[in-house]
Amino acid sequence: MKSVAEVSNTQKRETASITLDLEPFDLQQTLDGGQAFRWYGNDDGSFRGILGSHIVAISCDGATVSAEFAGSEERDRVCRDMEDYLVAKTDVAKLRAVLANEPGFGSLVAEMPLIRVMRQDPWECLVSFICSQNSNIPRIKQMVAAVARMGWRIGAEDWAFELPDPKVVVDAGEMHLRKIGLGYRAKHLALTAEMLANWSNLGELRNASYYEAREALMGFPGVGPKVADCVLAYSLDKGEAFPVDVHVRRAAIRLYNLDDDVKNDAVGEWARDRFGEYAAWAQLYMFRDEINRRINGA
DNA sequence: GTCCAGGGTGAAA
DNA sequence: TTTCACCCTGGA
Repeated sequence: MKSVAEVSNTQKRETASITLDLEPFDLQQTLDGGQAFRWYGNDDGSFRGILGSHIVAISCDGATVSAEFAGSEERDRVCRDMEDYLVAKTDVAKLRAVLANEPGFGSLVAEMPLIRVMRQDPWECLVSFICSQNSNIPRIKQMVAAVARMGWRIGAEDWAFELPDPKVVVDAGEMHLRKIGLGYRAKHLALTAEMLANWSNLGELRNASYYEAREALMGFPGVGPKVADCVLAYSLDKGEAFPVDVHVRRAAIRLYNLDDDVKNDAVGEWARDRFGEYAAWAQLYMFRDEINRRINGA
């Protein structure tokens, strides 16, 4: 663990700037559109947030995406972590070929900067989506930040903390989690953290099949089909995961004439059949399409 | 100030 | 299989 002295030393380090090897994408919709909850927008369109134990600023000048962080000696590692986080190796051409002609959102895929599916830390992702139920993005961000505050401070901002390990959450206890605003989700997170404290590594589920990993995740309190699919899609490399929430459900019914009373699990199966390994990407776009309609008063 | 929906889950009917 | 309570915050 870092000592406080080491942390303050970190803040004085020189900043490094790196150019990321991926085409410009929609920073706002990707970083702050509901799949991750630890990025904060600046007035100039750039974002600041947490990547593991680093505060990173990410920006796009139209042609290139770049990231800045403190600690130039860790340049290579952060660059690698950042590209991994953004899944820079995704075959964008193939993705576009699969989704560009879909009704409703196809033109967004074809003509606009991409909304990317990212590859988050599984524990952070699990915490985030246990908090997400019956909540909205501002509130989820608030809850995740509150949990993070139990971890190590790595910067001056009120969100600049390294997310604590499950053990720390267990020691804090359900009552503390309630006090910091998680409501009835406090019980779910406390119990899940307890199970995880004795679990070797959530990331192992990346090696399991989609269905095996899904079943394992749903064994955690507070994790149903929707939360499991979010964690699978956004942190465990399961592109065939298709989280079905009320918005995506509406979009699927509207765009593809599914039955009004179709079961959510059936919507997921339908999506896997249609989109294959790009179901998770399609889900982000269908969610966005539905929200856009709502905003535009359609 | 009030009202309501908000990227569901778990328990009980 | 279906219904309902659950915490509480942001936005109308």
